[in-house]
Amino acid sequence: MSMNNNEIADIFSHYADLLEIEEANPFRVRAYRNAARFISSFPKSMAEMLHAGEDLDELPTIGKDLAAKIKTIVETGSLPQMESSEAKIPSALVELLSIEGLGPKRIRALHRELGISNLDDLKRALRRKTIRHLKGFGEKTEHRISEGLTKVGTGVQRMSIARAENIAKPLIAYLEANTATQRVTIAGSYRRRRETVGDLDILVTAEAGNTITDYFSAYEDIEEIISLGQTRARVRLRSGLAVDLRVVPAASYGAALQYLTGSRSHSIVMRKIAIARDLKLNEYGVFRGKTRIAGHTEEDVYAALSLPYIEPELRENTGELEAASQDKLPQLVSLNDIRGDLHCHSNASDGHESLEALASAAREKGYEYLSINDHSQHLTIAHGLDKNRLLKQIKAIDKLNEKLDGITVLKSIEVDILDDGSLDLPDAVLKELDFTVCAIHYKFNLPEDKQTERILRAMDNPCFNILAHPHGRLINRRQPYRINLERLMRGALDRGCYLEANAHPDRLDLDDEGCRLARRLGLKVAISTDSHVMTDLDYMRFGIDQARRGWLEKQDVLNTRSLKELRQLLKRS
DNA sequence: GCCGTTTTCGGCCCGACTGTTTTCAGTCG
Repeated sequence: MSMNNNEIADIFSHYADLLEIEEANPFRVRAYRNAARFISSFPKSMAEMLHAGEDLDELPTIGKDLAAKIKTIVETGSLPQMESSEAKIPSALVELLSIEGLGPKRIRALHRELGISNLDDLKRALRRKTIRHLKGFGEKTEHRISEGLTKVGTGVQRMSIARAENIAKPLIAYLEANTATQRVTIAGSYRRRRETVGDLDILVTAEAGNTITDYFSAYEDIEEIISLGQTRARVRLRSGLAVDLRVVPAASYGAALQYLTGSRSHSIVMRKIAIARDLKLNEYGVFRGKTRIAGHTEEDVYAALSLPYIEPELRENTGELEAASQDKLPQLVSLNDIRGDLHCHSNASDGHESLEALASAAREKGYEYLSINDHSQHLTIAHGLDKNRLLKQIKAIDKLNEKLDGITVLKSIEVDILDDGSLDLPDAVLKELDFTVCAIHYKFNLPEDKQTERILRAMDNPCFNILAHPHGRLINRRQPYRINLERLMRGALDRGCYLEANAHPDRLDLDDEGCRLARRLGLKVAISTDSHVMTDLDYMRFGIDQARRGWLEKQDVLNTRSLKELRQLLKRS
């Protein structure tokens, strides 16, 4: 029985739902949820750890009891305690938890009083209007459940951060236009720069007595007002994106921003640290007794807990608080550190710009170099270059470099990795280039070991330099192909190759965790835009976001180097 | 069920909004 971490986490999560409906000790429920969250984000396979005889109860959120339960799950594929719970309460009740406004208490009441066991029972009760007569329920609650029911299963998926930016921009301008508004900041996963966002958390500072939430609720793009109070409002926009607005006085700006930026688990640990110091942390400040001792800025808040400022991209409770307390936080790479772009398409293949136009755009960005990486012949749909056209492009770039000032155009290609791991053009012509970027563009469905070996064989070719978009995923559109990333990274290290962190907001591949693994292994990455039109060059910042989330420092990134150093690093010995 | 910079027992993050109440429970983030 091979169980992966997500499957174990799903079982704990489902069991937590059941326990909640059974009205078990809420802290016990939380223990299962915490463990589920931890397990699903834990990089090592629990099953393999058990196999290797490692102790799981050393891990956070996992004690002796849960360690034993994980063992049972891995060995048998299920959990006997959960099965006996399922025998007591209809498991379809768990589905009702996904209805907005229905929690365990109300579900239990519906089951006990009206015999409702599943979605169909609930629909019938709504038609008969019997729910409104239950104690604690009323007409409005009944209506809310009915509304919630129509939305089940239609939950919008998380939105790419680039799209969320476009939606946020006019909303921020609208909020700033109110004369009572002092300061507007987007917090949440948007500020932590996650690759996708589930909703927008917006913080506004204003004097007491303001009417900002009312003003916000009149924004033209709102589809539905979910809740509306004096200091907080929640709405859904027509795009499906939910927006939470919080209004606090300026004296609480830092504490509110810290709280709203999260992540949830980072914030929870912060509050625990406060408690351990006899302090209280909430969105209004850090308090000793009733006295606020910090809150104006986030720096104040962290300092009040004797911690250095932690960059939002690191706030995932994956070691940043420990690193902060030991003064070992990374100096994160920033957009200013970037000296060139190592993946750009011209109009020779499927790009839209001339060599000259790309070169001058890169120079305007202050870059020292930019490479041209058109597709190779196998990718006919993109008008990929054959040997002769590539040789012609090489000459054209040489000629262009002679007259260019302040920027060097590097000769490169995005060459296809073929079925057998060979490269799509002869070595003789690849050797004429400054370096190569190599990519998988077909046969995505190979098993993990076959795909990994295909790429490792390609790396054996001394002309191979950088592996483009290592997973080939398209966010919300195409699943990553199956590879053993750590094996590929170790293979790249052995051979003097590198991996790309593709900065296109639909790719972000390597993702944050991939970047972090590279850093742990000591492998440098190239942050590249994969530009096809001029404005794509600005995607660099999305790549930087994920690199920062992956704890990368300037020295971990290839294209923070001078051209001279870069050439040295790309040389394969 | 987890966990320990007062603790191996007794805590467990904390506050806003809504609806059904008339002081609060439930839900959510």
